[in-house]
Amino acid sequence: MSWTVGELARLAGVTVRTLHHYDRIGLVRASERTSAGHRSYDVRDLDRLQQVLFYRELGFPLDEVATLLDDPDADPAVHLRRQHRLLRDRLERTQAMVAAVEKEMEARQMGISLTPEERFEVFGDWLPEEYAAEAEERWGDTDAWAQSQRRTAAMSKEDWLRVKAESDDVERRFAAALAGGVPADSTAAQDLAEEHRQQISRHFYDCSPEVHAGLGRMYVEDERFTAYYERIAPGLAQYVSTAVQANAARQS
Amino acid sequence: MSWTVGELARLAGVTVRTLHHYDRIGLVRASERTSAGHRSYDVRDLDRLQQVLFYRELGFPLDEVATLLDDPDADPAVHLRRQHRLLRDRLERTQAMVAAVEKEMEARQMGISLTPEERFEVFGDWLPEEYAAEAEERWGDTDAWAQSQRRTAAMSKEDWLRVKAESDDVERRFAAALAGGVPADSTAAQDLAEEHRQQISRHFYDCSPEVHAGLGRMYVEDERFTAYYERIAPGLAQYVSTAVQANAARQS
DNA sequence: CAACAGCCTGACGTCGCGTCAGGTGCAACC
DNA sequence: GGTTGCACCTGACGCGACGTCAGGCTGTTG
Repeated sequence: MSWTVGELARLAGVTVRTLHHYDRIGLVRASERTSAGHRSYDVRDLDRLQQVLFYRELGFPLDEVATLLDDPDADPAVHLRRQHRLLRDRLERTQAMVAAVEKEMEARQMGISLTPEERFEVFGDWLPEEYAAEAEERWGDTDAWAQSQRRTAAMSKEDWLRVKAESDDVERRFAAALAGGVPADSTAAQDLAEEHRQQISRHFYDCSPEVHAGLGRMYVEDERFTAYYERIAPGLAQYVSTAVQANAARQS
Repeated sequence: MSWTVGELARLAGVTVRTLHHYDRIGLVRASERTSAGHRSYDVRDLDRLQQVLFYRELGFPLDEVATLLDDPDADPAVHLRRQHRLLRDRLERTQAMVAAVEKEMEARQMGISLTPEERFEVFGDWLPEEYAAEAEERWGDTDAWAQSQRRTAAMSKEDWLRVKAESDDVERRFAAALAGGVPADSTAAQDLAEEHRQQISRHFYDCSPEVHAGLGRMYVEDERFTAYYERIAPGLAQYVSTAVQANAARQS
């Protein structure tokens, strides 16, 4: 499967000119040309473009996006974790701005006026989100961060099997509980769900109970996730979903 | 009170160059000059700058910001409502992006790969947020929106007194309930709180129970809001706060 | 075979500033 | 009284990330 510029532009919601630009500066190159000299994008180019758009939306200049994506130590999981963190930062900031607007609305209604410092507070210490995050990365827990990055990058070779075995184990125990008639909302099943959540947190990304509950819903709503679990044992998707959500509920 | 460029720049978290630029293009003009030709900003200039920064952060080009702020029909309340709506749009979008990243993380973990459409979904229909919102404004319920805008703009003269009387009324009834020993979490007090919430929604902005609960907390946490209520009757700030939060809780 | 849709490559324009360069006003210190 | 230093001033050019033509090349469809 391959795509022309126009197709890709429509798919990704950008203009053809943008794709030309990215090609020219080497950010997202079309991996082939037709005999007529037309650009032809393959699936890896799509991957790359998606990453670029993500970082762009988060406010990164294109040359920094390039260095991020061309870092040989950064596999896809690293990018996903970073994007996740950046997005949560943005969520926080937006919520702060919503709160500021609501405060000002209420103040106006009462005829109170806020101090200038207060009104600019939400803009104040705000280094553009990515730099704050990057700074944290570089200077925060530099070695720890670097190590974890290396570990995950290196993992995909040897330790990946261990991680995979670990999650297989939980999945088998889920299946056994299902077969043994253990109710999905029982304490035992919820404990398994909790183990599942902590596994994700350890190996992949910080998975809060709420996030985990979202995943649980997805297991039954998205047929491909459903199929994944159904291949292990019939009824397992619904079972895991229920257990995960019950576990999330008891934690709040 | 007045400010120099440097002071304002530090206060607002922008560069001096930016203020020069905004002055040059007439977006935020310093309302005075000192004898030496130095810019001198007064409090109305700060107001204006804050509005500009808000709209800028939300992605508006500066010339559109200018037309928005120079619209004679748009009083501060109109801007606050619009900013509130735009921010909530951004929150939704960011949450969607978080969900997309989490979905992809989960998919990778299971060895599932998402379809290209799915992966660009979150970018896809995305006209920059402000245009979507503006379009909704212009074509959604055009007349209704325009009417409500006019109403609030015109309001500040004559109907304002009616609105003010309405909220004074609720406040007096709150004070009476407090004096009469009616518990703050009683049904009667909660009904008053609900009336308060609906008043805000009618006259100012869409105030959900959760938003209202936030306001309630603010009544006791911010001393100026506390003072507002305490001037009506001692203990009223805490009383209203409790009632508002109890009302929010019973609605969920 | 003509018309049209979609592709190509320059090349210049735009927006929102960043970044000098060269000069002024004023307080503080030598 | 000089000068040092700081914060301000006004041009003027530069830049990133494209938008917007202009002029020309394919390949398919009526």
